[in-house]
Amino acid sequence: MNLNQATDYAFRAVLYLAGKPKGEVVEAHEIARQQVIPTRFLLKIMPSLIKGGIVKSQRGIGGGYYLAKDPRDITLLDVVEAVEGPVTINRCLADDGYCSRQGIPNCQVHNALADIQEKLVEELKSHNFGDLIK
Amino acid sequence: MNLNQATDYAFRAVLYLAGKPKGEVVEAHEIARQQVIPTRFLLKIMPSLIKGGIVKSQRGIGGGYYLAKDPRDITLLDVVEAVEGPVTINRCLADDGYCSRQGIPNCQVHNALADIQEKLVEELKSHNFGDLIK
DNA sequence: CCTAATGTTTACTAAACTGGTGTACTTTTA
DNA sequence: TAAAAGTACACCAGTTTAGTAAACATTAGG
Repeated sequence: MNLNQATDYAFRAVLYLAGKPKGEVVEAHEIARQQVIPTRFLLKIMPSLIKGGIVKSQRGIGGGYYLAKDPRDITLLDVVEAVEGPVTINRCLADDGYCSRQGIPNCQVHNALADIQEKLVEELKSHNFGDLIK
Repeated sequence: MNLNQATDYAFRAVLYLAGKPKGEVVEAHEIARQQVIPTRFLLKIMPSLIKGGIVKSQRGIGGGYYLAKDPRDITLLDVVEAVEGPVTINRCLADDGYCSRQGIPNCQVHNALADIQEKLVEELKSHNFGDLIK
């Protein structure tokens, strides 16, 4: 029941970029140094945020990263999903429909978990980086 | 961001016991067979539920497990905590106070996560096995 | 009091995951 | 064209996960 370290680092990388003037390009080394993240590891995490449409990158001299959109339009859920994929608190709630209780009808526990998961997702969605940098 | 398999099995073991008449002793093999759980693995999980005050056991011939209290007084949170320990969605929110951003003030993300975690715990607490067996 | 049926405890294990690091490569600017 | 950035892929040690195995402790019944 834990977000992993990569997601935690991603939160802080996005938070750091959100604190910069819009469109300012910040190199990985600066983000890593300021947020106390191993640079190489951050460099491996960033492409996930790019694929998730959260940040954009610029290569070459003077390159780095910048937010792809307004901090207010980036939620905690966006970052979590970009790094870890869809939020599922139980395997049976994953996309592939895996259920260890397959064939057993009336899986009440899993119905309850689905309800809880939905609320968790809504909570993650309710926090955006525009509010967090205040 | 996942409950583990042991917790999932524990949910179903408790649910199965909750469906039995109060105080009826059910052996591990029956629970395992009915709920499609590897018997040996279930046998390893049950002591956690006992330590958590959720079930009680009786050894020897005719032995097995039975609920330690009314199903209405057992929540999903009780089972999760018995099997996995305290719920923490981020390492920095664990008891030991670990924070990868130690020394950095105003950790806004973690404040938001603490808020979300609290709501998740409340949700888990709001579902009890008395309701689930209906 | 002996035996078989039950749960308990501890140790072990293969596979996957976590949190990185290393190396080579591509892109871009000066 | 060289240096400074990000990208991609492979590798790795340690931990966790999901079990299994074996020896042990307790209890009911004969």
